[in-house]
Amino acid sequence: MTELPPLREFPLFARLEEAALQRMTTESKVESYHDGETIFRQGDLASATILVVKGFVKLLRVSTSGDETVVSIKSDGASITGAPCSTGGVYYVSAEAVGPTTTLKIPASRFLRLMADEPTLAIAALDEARRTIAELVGEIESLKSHSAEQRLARFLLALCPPEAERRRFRLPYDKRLIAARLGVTQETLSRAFARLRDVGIRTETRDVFVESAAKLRAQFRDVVGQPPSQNESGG
Amino acid sequence: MTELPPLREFPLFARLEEAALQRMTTESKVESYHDGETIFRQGDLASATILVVKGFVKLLRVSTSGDETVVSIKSDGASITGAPCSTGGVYYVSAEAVGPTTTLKIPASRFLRLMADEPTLAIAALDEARRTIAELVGEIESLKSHSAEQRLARFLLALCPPEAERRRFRLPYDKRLIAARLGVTQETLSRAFARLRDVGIRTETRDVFVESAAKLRAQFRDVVGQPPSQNESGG
DNA sequence: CGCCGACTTGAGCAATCTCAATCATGGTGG
DNA sequence: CCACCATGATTGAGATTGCTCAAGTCGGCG
Repeated sequence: MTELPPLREFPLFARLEEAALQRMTTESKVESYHDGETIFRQGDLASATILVVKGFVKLLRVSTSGDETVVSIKSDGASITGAPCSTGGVYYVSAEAVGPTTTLKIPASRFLRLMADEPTLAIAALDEARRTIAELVGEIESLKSHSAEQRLARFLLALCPPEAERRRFRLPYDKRLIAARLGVTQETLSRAFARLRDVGIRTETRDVFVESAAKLRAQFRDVVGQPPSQNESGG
Repeated sequence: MTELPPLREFPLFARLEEAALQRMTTESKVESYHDGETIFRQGDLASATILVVKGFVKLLRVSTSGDETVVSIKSDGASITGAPCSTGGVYYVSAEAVGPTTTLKIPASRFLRLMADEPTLAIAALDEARRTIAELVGEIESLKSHSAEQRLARFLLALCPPEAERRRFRLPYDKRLIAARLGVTQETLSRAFARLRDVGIRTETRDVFVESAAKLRAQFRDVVGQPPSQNESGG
């Protein structure tokens, strides 16, 4: 168990009053996981709200026949469980650490009590849910109407700061996981990377070099949604 | 403008106190749309929370090049916008009536005020968001790992009450829309229906006859999630 | 130095899409 | 009452995309 990180840095708590923040701190605890470790399983009693402090958490659905589908990957500051709506619920996905990861765990009962006292917290939780929904909707749009190459371009552009032009960076996780995230096989991902060489994308194993983000964006303008504003709502 | 429907019948308001329900009633109004009519557009100011009273509402994303992707279809009792988290947000999908449809429209500002006063409402909104997320997650799982035929089977089984064995019913909307919902073309849907004849599914235009729901369920057991319980949470 | 895991590449195959033709069906106007 | 049309649905043929299986490469690490 490590020291608590500054709660203010979580979007979920950014606007919460100091007193409420203090109440949140009590009973919350930081936990560490190493690569591949399970944080919770689909079907487990949803006894806590869990946030990513540092690292990546992969959310997946497991079918009765045992195969796993990556549904989302959460990173620093995001909630992986969402806020609790009642005690007695269960998680409907499994969560697994990708690389060394630390999380913040808040008992569901306490979170619920705090929301009852502090509508601000409930509304912040609602806002977090809204962001999750927007992300999932984008994912569905992408799966339904974009090719593997288009989805990869979208993924890479999301890693390029909007102003940056040339850009070199390291992929956040390995290509196997990126493939699962995009809903294609490793081989298809590799070929998609190869085809993107024509638009100025080079890769060296895990490092990516984008020759011109603007060019990439232009090439795939139909694919890149409006940069998700902080104020989107509804849906 | 029609008379207000009983608000209690919306999951969102089921557990709300009578007084709060009264406050909700003021300023809310029922609106009617005919087939194909637009309810709001992606990018519009999210000035209201809108629920489906009766009918179907198709939610879609429109790309810069103009093509539309169906993201979800909402029916009786569901919220199509989600609860507001702030004034000034915008809708990130468009909404369009499928067949004659009536909606309930509640100004965002009023809804926000009510949530601030009534944490119960905020938590109910959170629960609604959680259901939406669960639905979208199921959709993503389906798109990523099931074939067109499997997705269709899943769709049909969702229309069969769990106890029913033989079952005859009318599709909720036309096959073009079902195809869009499942993320395939009309032609692929038609062929998927044809292949399901082997497992005892007949169709006559818009009527479906399921010879044995149990058999269908058995055949596609990997595809049919646990019947979504009222208590699921997290993710 | 050689193994191992991650990645890449190739070849053939399966699923789905596109384009096009055909077919039913319900409504309309003569 | 019937011919005609518009719409939705089905079916076929060929092109494409992505998958599977298999082999080969590359880089790091014991």
